[in-house]
Amino acid sequence: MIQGLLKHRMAAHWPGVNFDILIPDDPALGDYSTNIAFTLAQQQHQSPADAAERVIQFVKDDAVLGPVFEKVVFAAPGFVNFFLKASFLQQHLADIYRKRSAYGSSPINKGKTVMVEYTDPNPFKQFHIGHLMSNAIGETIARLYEATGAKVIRVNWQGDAGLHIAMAVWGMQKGHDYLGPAYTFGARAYQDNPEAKKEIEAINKKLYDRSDSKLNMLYQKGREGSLRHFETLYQRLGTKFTHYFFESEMAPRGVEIVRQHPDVFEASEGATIFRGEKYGLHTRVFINAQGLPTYEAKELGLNQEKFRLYKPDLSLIVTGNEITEYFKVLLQAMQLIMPEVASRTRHVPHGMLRLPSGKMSSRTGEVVPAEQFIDEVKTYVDEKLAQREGLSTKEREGIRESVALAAIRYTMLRQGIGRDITFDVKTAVAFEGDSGPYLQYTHARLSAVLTKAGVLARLSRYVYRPSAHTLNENLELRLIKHMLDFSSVIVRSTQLHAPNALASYLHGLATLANRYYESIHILSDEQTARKAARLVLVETIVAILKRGLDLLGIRALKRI
RNA sequence: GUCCCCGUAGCUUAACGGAUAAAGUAGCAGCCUUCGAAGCUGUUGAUGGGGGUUCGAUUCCCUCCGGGGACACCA
Repeated sequence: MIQGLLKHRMAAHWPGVNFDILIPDDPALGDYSTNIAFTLAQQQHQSPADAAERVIQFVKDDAVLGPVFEKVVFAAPGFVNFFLKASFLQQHLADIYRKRSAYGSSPINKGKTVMVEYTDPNPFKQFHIGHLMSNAIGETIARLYEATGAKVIRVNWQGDAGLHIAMAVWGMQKGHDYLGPAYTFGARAYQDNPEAKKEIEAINKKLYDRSDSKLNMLYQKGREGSLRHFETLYQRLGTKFTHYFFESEMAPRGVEIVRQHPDVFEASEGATIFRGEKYGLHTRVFINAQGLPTYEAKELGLNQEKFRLYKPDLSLIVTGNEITEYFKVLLQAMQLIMPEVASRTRHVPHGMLRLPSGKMSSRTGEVVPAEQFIDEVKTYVDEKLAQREGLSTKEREGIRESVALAAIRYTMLRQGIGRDITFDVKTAVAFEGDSGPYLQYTHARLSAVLTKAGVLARLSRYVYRPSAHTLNENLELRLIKHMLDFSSVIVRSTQLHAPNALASYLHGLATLANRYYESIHILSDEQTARKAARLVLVETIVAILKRGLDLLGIRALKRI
């Protein structure tokens, strides 16, 4: 919040100058810091120290910024460091406390409609841990946009048409179950058995023009069953989609778009293709030699339809990064056909969830189904919780799912989304340190103080007077300062599509809070005013932890 | 072969071009008669190699080495 204010006031005073407001790693260097003097020095041909002096003067004289800082100092080789006044922090706690349930919200995306496409499992195929990853990342990005004021449309795009479906239906004909096994069986046969390959291609054609009622029935059964199954998972994961798009519905539209643009596409070996080489990319087939649309063509239809229905200002597509190159080609083609759509569409690739045994692939059948995975983690959680004293069997039952999901989600969100995660079930889902359960634990531990404080906790908001309270210990001020930065972290996480920035912030808050918790004893304090002020502080921390966890899709528990 | 992404403590990861490269974990040494020890304190330990741009490079450029991905009718 102060960060934004500094940036704003200084940018207004030095228009066009490029600079940043940083938060030094070492708190001894200040609460905030700026590098603007380096740039000013270069432009004005003076020393950084002299430029810094001008910056210091400006901030000190500024009616808004001046009173906020205890000191503003030059630091070699050219930084200007800002130290907040303790009294400012103390007074600000009251403000944070008042807004605590919505604290951190920022209006930067107010009035905008943002569409987020994520999860995207395919009917007839396994919902595996890769989809879990897409779901965790997409859901958090959606929530971040909501926290910054946008109206968010959650979208799920599902492949209920195409060759993979034909493979699955062929597998169903051979007696295999539609929730995965039929597809795996069909896919293997397609590769190994030329006879089967022909049959599957024939089925693909028939399904496309819906000419065979027996096949249609099999298809219908598998499709409905798959979708029902996915819905139970979304419920478990806490995702509610606004709109479901299906390939089967977008196929005709896609074909039409391709046919309408002979200037963009060309015929080659019986297929209709896009020559990506002209743009430093590669060629992709949009309509195959059988006249059927590929994924590429369907996606043209999809993106057009997205904008026709919802007119988003920004349309995000969250998928695994193995299709990054594919997306460049698609976006290039879109740029030529529907530039207004293409310019507002962005691909947000995430890394793969890797297992020690190698890449997960739904083609080789080496998938780890999401449910099996969650349940496995849950078993591990159970063992941990059983060692915990004072937690009844019933309480344990109630939270194991939340703890398991917290562990999984946090593991996926705590690092940069573009990078692969090597997932070892034993070690990746940690319960100590930088983990989801650690944050849940901190939340519960602090909540317990409030519960034990009883009436006083509820009354503390009335007792609390910022001008009179006695919060001045170093950790207390650092905690308030940390909370002050919450909204800028949310803004940064949103703009960079970096949930890990938020995760790391929350871990920092929890660490400070735990350190604080261990350094003083709140409830036994005989100075009522100080005790009340500390309870306000704790209640504020709890609220922000809860809010941050909610953005990450993690349940804040009172007992764990 | 061409294009894209990635190489940071033993391991898993941070760092909008900024200061002494930050955490977790593992290791070592400590802290429970007080609000929840899944915690806290201390400690050992790192930018793949070589050039360049810059006041300043983990970050940008070139090159080499190593890993992953994509590259015509799958998604």
